Amino acid sequence: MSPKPPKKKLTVKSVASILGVSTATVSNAFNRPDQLSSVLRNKILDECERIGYHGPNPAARSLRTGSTGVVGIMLAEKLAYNFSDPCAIEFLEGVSQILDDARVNMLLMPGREEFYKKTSLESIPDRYIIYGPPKDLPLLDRIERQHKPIISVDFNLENHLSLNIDNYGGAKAAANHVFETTSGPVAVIGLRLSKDADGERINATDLYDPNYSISRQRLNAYLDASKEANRPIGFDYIWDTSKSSWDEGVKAARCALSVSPRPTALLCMSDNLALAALSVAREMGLHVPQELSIVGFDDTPAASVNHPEVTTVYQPSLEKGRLAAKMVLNPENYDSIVLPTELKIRETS
Amino acid sequence: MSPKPPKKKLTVKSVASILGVSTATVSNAFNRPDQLSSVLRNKILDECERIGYHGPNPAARSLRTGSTGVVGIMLAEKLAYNFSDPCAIEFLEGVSQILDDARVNMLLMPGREEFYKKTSLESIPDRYIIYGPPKDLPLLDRIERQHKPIISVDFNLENHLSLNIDNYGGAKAAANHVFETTSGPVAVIGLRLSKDADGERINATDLYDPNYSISRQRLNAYLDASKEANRPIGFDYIWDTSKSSWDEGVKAARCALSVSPRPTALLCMSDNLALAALSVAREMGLHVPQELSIVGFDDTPAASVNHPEVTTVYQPSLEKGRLAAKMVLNPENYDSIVLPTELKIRETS
DNA sequence: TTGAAAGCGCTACCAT
DNA sequence: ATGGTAGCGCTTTCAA
Repeated sequence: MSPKPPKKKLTVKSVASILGVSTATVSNAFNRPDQLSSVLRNKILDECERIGYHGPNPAARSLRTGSTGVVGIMLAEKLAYNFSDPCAIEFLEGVSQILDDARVNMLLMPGREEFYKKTSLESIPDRYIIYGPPKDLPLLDRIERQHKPIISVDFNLENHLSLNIDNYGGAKAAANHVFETTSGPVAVIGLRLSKDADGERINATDLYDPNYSISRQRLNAYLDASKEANRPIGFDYIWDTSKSSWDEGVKAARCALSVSPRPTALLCMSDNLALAALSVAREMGLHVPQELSIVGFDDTPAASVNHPEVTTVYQPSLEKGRLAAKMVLNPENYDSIVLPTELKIRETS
Repeated sequence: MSPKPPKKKLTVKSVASILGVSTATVSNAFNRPDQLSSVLRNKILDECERIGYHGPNPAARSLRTGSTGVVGIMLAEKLAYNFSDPCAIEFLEGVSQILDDARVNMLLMPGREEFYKKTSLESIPDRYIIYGPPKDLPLLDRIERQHKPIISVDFNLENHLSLNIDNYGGAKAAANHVFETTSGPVAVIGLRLSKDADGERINATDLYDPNYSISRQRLNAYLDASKEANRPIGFDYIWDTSKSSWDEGVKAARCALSVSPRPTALLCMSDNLALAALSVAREMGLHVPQELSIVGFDDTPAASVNHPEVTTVYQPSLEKGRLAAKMVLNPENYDSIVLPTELKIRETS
């Protein structure tokens, strides 16, 4: 085997005996500065550093105290999925800004039970941020039964604080704008409107519940605006994608722009989808915005860095993350929150 | 206080007594299927589910077994920084693809000791992936002393497996290409070439060590190519940034393009920097690539989605993440690896 | 300010 | 196939 240094294992006990003090004193030096003189405390800390004892074993500590100092961030699906979603990234960045500063650790957790079999991961955190409606209800149930603080983000969870953005308002503003500035048919490129989205037209029967799905809230806003404008959007002008990727966006946009009569505006439920649609328009030789308006959602950096800059609905993803972290650390200081969204009219509409 | 269900606390012990079996049997049901009949095992598992016992307490388990089933991903600096770097994101996505499938949890850890004071976070993982050279050597030291498997990524760590990409080769190809296709001065927009990069010209004295810094490897390749082409790049044509952000890129590019004689090519050490430079060129009315060639590094999605598409050096970030995860799970099956890079000539050169 | 000791929940050894 | 049980490293109470 690998040659390990034959050093004795370091524990409070062995350290205490090396330093000639009691285990309680060593423990207090690390955990309760007020329980001993600062002279002694510093001496102990220095000595520990010197001999290579870097503080109490976390497992033992948390077994003893019953808490871990970890905030769980429960994401939808696999972690990998979230790392490819700019909004999730910004949200996580915001969360980590606050948690880093509070010296609290964040544990990213996939939203599917099958990942938990081995480790009971879900019982590690002391508090939870749940980002997006989990697909796995039994797992959610298990977490709720632990009676730890929970913040739900982008959906509502009974008896817990929630943090949402104004999806309806933002989408309504986008749709109103499009109905004012174009005169032809308007199509929708949706995102996870139903469980089996695949880049095809939607099927009215199996859409998600609007109380649970931000996409449905956005769709409802589009639809309401279309009624008010007296230019109803038929279901044959609504497409659905399962994720906000370039490929899915291209596929859906190609379909949507092949319909006759061709839409003169595309309401896309994310910037990635809008960007993909833009590229399809270019490849089809359509002039944007003269022949085709394209509107996104989220206002990710890519939207404004692009040329032409994409008209979209801003949502404060970073601030959302920061707020979620603050809320989960101090739930008693907060009520549920709905953050505003804002239409950003730029060059694609 | 909140009204909690007055349920007795569930432990192996209480569960065992409820079910009328021994604690060992309950434990075995969860951990060692081969130690009992599958009939009994299933009965126990079902019953546990029913009464709400969701498996052994992880703290107690890991105190007992001495392992946690967690892989630590040690990142440079704060977590937040990494969430804004497309390469880091792709890398993490790759890591999580493998770790998710292996049902192993990943713990993202900031690379600065100050975040560890409270929790001794660094002793939780069983194995480590260290992504990029840590700024905090004492912390690294503490991790190494734990004698757990470590994979170093994008730098070398003595006595441990490392995973690198061919920075020199990729940068050399990029520079050769630029010297072949342009005839004026060539400038460099570097990334973290020295500790106190701030968007200004570099100061030859305090550059990082090439063995430790991928940027220095790239710079050396640029410089070697320039010598071979007999068109040396002076230090007054080399700029440095502290991070791969739009703002820093814009700042550095504005400086670099104001020099007289103006560069006819910009070798940028990331795609973000190249994209920012592109926007500065546009704002200055410079035609790309006729009057100015711009080359990036990394080949992130943004590079090829952009119009014009950015000439850059591809590095397999996703595959790098997947490999790092595989290596850390099975170090005995691997040697240190250098992944190839590849020049992608597109529209900005 | 210190020392002794109980016990957090679990696993794995040994015995049956 | 199952049961009894020591002890993982720690914190905290109590008494000195």
